[in-house]
Amino acid sequence: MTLTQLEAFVLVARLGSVKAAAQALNVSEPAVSGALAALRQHLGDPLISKKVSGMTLSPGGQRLVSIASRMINLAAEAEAAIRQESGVPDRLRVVATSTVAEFVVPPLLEALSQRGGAIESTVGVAAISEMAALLQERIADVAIGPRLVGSQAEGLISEPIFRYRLLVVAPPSHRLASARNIPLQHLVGEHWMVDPAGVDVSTETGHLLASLRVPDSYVLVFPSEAAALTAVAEGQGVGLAIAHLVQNDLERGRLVALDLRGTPIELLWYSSMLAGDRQLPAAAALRRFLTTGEAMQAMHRSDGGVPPSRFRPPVYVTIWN
Amino acid sequence: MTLTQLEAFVLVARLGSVKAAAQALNVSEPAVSGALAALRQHLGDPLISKKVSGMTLSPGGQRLVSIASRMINLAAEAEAAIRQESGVPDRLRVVATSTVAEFVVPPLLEALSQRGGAIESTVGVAAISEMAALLQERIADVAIGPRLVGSQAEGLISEPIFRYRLLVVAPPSHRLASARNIPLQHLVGEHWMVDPAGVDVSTETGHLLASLRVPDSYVLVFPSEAAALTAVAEGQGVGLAIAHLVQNDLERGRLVALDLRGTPIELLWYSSMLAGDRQLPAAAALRRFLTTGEAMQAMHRSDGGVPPSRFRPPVYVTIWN
DNA sequence: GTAGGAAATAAGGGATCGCTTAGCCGCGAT
DNA sequence: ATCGCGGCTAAGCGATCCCTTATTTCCTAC
Repeated sequence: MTLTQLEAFVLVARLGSVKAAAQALNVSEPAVSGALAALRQHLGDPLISKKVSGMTLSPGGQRLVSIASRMINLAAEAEAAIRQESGVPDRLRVVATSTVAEFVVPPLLEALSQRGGAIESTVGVAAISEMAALLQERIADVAIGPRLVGSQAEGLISEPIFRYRLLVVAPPSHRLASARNIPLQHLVGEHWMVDPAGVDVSTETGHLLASLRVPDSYVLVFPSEAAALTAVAEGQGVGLAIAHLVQNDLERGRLVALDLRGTPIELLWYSSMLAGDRQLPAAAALRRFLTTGEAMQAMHRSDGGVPPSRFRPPVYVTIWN
Repeated sequence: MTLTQLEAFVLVARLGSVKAAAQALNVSEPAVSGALAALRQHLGDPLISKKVSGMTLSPGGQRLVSIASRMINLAAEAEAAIRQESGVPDRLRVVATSTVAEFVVPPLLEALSQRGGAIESTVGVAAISEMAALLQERIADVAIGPRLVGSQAEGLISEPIFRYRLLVVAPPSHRLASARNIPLQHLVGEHWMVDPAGVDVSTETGHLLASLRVPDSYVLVFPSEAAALTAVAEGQGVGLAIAHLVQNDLERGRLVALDLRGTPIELLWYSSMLAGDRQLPAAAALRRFLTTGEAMQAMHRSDGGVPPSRFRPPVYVTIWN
């Protein structure tokens, strides 16, 4: 019985699938499956089994989830305690959906670390459905995304940090470029250029695509939002963008915003983290920082992103153990 | 950072020495030393360092002890929970000093298991100074020995279970065999046949030997009390014995009890275990059983021991992970 | 029936664990 | 000074961990 195995088990139980847990841990699916098998054999209990709708825990599995979760939390707490005691800078692990992780979080964290108070921070990409579990198991310290609610979010606090507007953008040559008050239906048949967050139905992008019933073959997923927008500018289709991040492109005429009915969509991002005494010092520091104008400014900087043409490999692989 | 490493660390911290921890875990001393080194390196903190008087914890080590201890406890709890949930008989791990483990505990546990209520129990030998830590870290479930008190015994309950008398025995040919009211000093120069508990100064045997200032070269340690008494019967020296266990030998004239001043020594054994909700179901069952006359009878059975001439290898090695 | 997706299994490889015995080091006691 | 004791290091070895890719199994949906 190792901590790795317990962590795999807890994430499977929390996320309801082996695949999702593997993704959250940034390992292959057989790695998680294998850890689970080892734990099953060691304890002589099925623990969790696949059912038509999600997975169901055995009685023993049910008992184990809470115990194992506490163990993992204690392990993280131990490392944090030692780190703090020996004066090493706190390490803050932030997760967000791909767009946010690409453009908003890096300048924010840079501003935070330049502000002093030795904090070393990293960014990771996660699906919204994973965020609560990642925080609960202390795989991440802060999540930036929609408000987290429900039983999954027990013991978490979500606070609004950033208001933003979502636009539908197209190349200047687009047939609807100068149309006014376009009904949604007029976009049926369009090709959509999205970043990985676009396939997460719980993001606004994903939600919009789902409500338009865009078939999968009409959705092109790019490794980054910057790449997707480049494709839009090249005329390959339309895309969704955060208003202040494309302001530059709009002014230069590289892209146009379609005057779609119901847009711009006004939205709100939240920061979520563990509540109370389970909170990491560095997380608390970020939370305080987020209330300042400095943080607001950092998040609005549109130059935070990578140059559209030669974007770096996405942050995907930088998830930590 | 593995659970094994954490357990080694906690035991070193609790027992104050690498050697003692190794003994408690029934592994070689470098095994513990290595685990400690690995943990130190992983966390980048000295954790614990040797000082002239025992060992002192670093600030980080201090934090870690309590966290690691909770983790180990949770691990044990997890295994117990699963075991219970899947209907496997509870496993009760009892430790005692060698004499008790040899003669008293086996018939007791046999009586308990025959009484029904699927409990599978094992016996281990431990020094009295280790008992509190073994219980705290859930390496053992019940300890039979003297009353455990002090800060080490926080969260433990000790209850008297058995009154017994300690005799000094000698071969019938002994020069003092028929003497009356012998002063202790008359035994100076005797050779003493003892079992491993005799070298534990916190046992009565060890205490008596220490107060007599018997030099080490005059103490012969046998792997079991039975072997020691056989040596006494053969005339190699004198020994200490629990009254009711040698009654048979006394009646048959194989041994005599010396009428030493201050003997028989009246003593009391306690059972110790975790208190409250940390208590294992099986431990609670044993606790209830110990209040019954049946248990009393079992502990008084003098035929519980192995035949003196061909005793089994001692229980020493049966300590569990 | 067949296609597709999720999980499990297989096979393999590199790293670590966890244990051993043997030997070295520092230090207090004889 | 040397011995003894406790702790650490060295070296080695087998088991396990933990990850990978490839394949198989199983179930659902079309």
